[in-house]
Amino acid sequence: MVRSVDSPLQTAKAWSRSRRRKQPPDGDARTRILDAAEELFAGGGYEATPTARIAELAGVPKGLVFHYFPRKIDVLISLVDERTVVIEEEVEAVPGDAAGALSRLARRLPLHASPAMRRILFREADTHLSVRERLGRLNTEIIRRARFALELALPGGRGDAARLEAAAATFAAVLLYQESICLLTGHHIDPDAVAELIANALH
Amino acid sequence: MVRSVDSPLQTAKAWSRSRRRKQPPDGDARTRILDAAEELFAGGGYEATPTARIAELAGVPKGLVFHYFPRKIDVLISLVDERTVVIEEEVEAVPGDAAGALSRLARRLPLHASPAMRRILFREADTHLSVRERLGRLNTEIIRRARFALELALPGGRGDAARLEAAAATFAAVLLYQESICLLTGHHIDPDAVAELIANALH
Amino acid sequence: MVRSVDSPLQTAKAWSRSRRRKQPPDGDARTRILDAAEELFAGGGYEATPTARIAELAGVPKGLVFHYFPRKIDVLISLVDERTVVIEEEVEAVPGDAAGALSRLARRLPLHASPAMRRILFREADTHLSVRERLGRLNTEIIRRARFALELALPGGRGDAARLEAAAATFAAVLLYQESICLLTGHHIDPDAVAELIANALH
Amino acid sequence: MVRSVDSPLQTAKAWSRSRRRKQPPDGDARTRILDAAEELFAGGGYEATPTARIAELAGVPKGLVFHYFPRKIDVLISLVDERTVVIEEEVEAVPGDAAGALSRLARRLPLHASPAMRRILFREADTHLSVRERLGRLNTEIIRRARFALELALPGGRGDAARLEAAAATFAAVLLYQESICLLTGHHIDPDAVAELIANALH
DNA sequence: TATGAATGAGCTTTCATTCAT
DNA sequence: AATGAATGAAAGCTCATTCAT
Repeated sequence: MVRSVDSPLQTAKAWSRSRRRKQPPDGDARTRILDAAEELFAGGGYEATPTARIAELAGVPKGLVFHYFPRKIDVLISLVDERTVVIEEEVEAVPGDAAGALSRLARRLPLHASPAMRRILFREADTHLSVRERLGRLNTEIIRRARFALELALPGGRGDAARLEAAAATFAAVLLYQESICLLTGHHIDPDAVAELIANALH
Repeated sequence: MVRSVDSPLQTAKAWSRSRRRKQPPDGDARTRILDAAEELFAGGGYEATPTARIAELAGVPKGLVFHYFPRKIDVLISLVDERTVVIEEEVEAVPGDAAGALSRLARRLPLHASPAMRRILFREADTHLSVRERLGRLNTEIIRRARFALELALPGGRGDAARLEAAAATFAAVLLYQESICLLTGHHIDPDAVAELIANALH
Repeated sequence: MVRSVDSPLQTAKAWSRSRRRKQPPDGDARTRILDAAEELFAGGGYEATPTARIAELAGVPKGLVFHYFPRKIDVLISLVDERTVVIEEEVEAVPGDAAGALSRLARRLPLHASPAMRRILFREADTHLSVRERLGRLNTEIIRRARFALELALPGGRGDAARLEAAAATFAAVLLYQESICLLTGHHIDPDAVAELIANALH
Repeated sequence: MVRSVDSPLQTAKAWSRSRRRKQPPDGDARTRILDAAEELFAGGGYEATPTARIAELAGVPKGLVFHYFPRKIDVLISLVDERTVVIEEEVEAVPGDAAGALSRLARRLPLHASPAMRRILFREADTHLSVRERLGRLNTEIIRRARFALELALPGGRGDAARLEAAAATFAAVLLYQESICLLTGHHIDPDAVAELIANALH
């Protein structure tokens, strides 16, 4: 296994550290508003978060929120637009090592987003189309990559298409809801173990 | 695999049909309020549902909602208390057929709840402790059963404990979030295929 | 000073003891409702006391309150009607001892009412005519008796009418608001001392 | 006795006239809200006054009341905080004329407050701590001044401490509840007559 | 760009009162 | 007489949004 300094999934701390380096310490008003909204939406949910509290946490006057984001929903939309990126690119895969490929996928989700943004993505997907769409793209991309990794790793006709699809979808489900499950039920899942399990299943 | 008369998961229609038989067509006011809340909470979420709309849909005056449920949150709590039951009982398992046992588990979740209540359970778990606790119990129970089924099916020292745990947790994750994933991303997962996959993985 | 078993003003405890003797231990529903209302009105005020809490404290169903008292205000009116009696009778006075006569008046207010009812009488007088009227009668009666006592005690033309009137009114004010002042400001006033003071003033 | 330009107690009209001079005719919204609340609380009592009526009388939208005063009770608290001042300062006293000193005290209560605010202070003291505390301070201050005036006026060991205390407390009681008694029972008390009475009593 | 007062619709909740049983 | 479900007007309060400065 490739030595990895990072823990399998970037922690909240690591994330904010990496962003701090690129941004001015305080950020401009707009950034601070989005920062505040990110924290509050992740914590209590979009509906339960008044714009006034966003402004308060951001340290800006209430009116300024509506200067940058005409409607409250625009804060959420901008957050998802600007702070979650589904990376839909071709990946090079090493043939032969399915488990390793899946593990690598787990460690580097094709999603550029903070843990808070991941919560928001999952939690608000029900009610807001643009969020749902982004989540759908992420799911599709994970499945695509998992399928690709498994196809490459497993020579030829061995695994039939249906099984491969189920394996990829299962892995995607685990990756997507791993954090939620942990947060909600306290039950940790080790993606590496699942990767190995699934690779095994297709032999 | 045994052909099943039931569809893998009971549909919303089947559920309400089965309950209708046992209850008077209209039900008393309290029941109608809970019915309405179930529908609306599942549809738009707890926060976005005004009590007035619950009353309206239930065909009762606004005040009556608060006669039965002093606070709005009590409607949700009662709903979860009374309409979701996690079945925590011993199950007999047939040795040898891991995939079949998992499939059966998928077909009969140890949860007595309508599809709407399942949505509510998953969606509102973030914000309300009692809901989260119920979801946690469900997750634990599914894992327990899945582990039991796999242990029994797989003779002796073959699968080590960690792999077995990962397999059980993976299956639970898929079962729990299958409906959500489908609803949110449009991606169907066939629990039977996952069952077979996982059983395979442990050989 | 005449030996007195009673403390200058009957305390709350003494009052309820004396009433208990005359009434069945629990009382009928109507009585229990009035008991509860007396306690609650004295504690939090009429406006701030919901009828539901009266019923609850009385241990009767909510509907029964309205069976006996068609409107909420009727509870207050009945309370004042039945549980405060201004004793408007002739009193024999001993000539010569003005201070003693006033002290006796202080010790036996021409008012038959529990401490709680006295609070209610003073507190709700602003807003409810029937209460105000009762309080007015009490004030008038105290002044009448004080004037009578002072007239008798003080021979002839010595004190002019105006001074006598002021003395009587002052004594009435002290008696009426003594409890309130104590409750609100924590400042105790000794009616006996005031009696002596006023008697002195007219010599 | 010095003829006084002021009437013994400032009337409501005189009060508002004197304030009008210093303030713009309409005042800002917050002021108008407090003005309206002052009038309504004095008239019908705090509990019986809906915030909507305050807004209506103030000519501002309902929401603005809560912009300035997050809770209804904050209107009352602000009113008492800002519009009643207990003047706790040293007073110069002229030796020898006890009655005059008390009369002067009656004419200039150590309280800066409109007649309406005085009603509120006395009426709402029961239920709200901050109001009660203010009333307590006023009572203490009146007693302190009355005692001071009497001590100075009466040479040496003549009046013992207890009698002096009773006299001061009596005078305070009369001053405090004079208006209430008049309003409730229709019985006027002339503070000047009481002042003379009490001064007399200590000779 | 920045500010916070202003606005009013709509929310949860309270409550006196009615009424069928 | 006794009961508690039913009713709806009105209360306190929230909040997204507007707007003058």
